[in-house]
Amino acid sequence: MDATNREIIRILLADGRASFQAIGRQVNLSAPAVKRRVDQMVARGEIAGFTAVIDPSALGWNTEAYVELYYDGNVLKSELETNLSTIPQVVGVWSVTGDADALVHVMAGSMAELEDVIELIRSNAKMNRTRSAVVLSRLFQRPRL
Amino acid sequence: MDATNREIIRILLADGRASFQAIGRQVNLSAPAVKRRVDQMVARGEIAGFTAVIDPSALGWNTEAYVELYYDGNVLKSELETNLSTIPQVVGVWSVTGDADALVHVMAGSMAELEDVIELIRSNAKMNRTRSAVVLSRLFQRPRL
DNA sequence: TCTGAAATCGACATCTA
DNA sequence: TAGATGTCGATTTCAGA
Repeated sequence: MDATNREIIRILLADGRASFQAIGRQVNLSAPAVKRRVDQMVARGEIAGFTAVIDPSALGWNTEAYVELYYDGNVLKSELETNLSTIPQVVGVWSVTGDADALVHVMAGSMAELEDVIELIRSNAKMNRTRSAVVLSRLFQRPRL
Repeated sequence: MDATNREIIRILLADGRASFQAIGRQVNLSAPAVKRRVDQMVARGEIAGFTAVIDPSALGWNTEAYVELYYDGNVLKSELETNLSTIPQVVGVWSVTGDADALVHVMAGSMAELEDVIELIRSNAKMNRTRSAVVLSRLFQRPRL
């Protein structure tokens, strides 16, 4: 991971569809050389992929919340993942330090739908309680790493 | 926002560098027709842009935390944004319902750096307290919306 | 549909450990 | 001298009008 690769990543974060030629102009390389570096970074997993950044409200996802999960006793990470990944509205799950066992990011179309999702999450037998923070507004977000 | 546009978005979420021609094959449109639709969605802000998905550890960002902020009295959203956007390790800020006033996503290179960032966030005069959840592991995450 | 531009791939040159 | 990395030219594919 040298300085040139970091610069290529910086450019691709800002514009994921930048042409290899255009990137090459900025880092003083030919298009094939840029492509080779990008292919390597993808193969090594440093670049996980490319994606569009969508305005959630354009898809009708108007309600967003972060939910802390508190379990009774220990819960396996694999168990968490298995249970939660089946819920489409769950867009991210992290295990964390502190009081809570896990943090879940939920996107829903309405408050009612959010309520249903939280109820579904709570239905796990080992669940002790949940603690939700509904997003009022996204103040800012940098390009995802 | 018809079904075809949703399908185009679905494809672009999975592969942000998919060619218009390849997309067209999947949605039964010509490449120019797809481009016209994508351009429109970008112009309307439904597609905010395109980006690479980077493995944070490849850039040395090994430590990640979500921090709840509790203020004394009211704090303007603009004030929050002004203060926090100057800290590079702060990658996202949301104002939320519940006990906390705001939720901050922090990415740092080490626990020591994370500590420094939290101390910096705490230095605001109106800050009452913070509550941090350090990410132990990312169990899964869907393509960002 | 058409034209110019870009991506892609192979072959070869260069630098370095 | 082997491995990594670069350029160049030919061909295919794509973007944009």
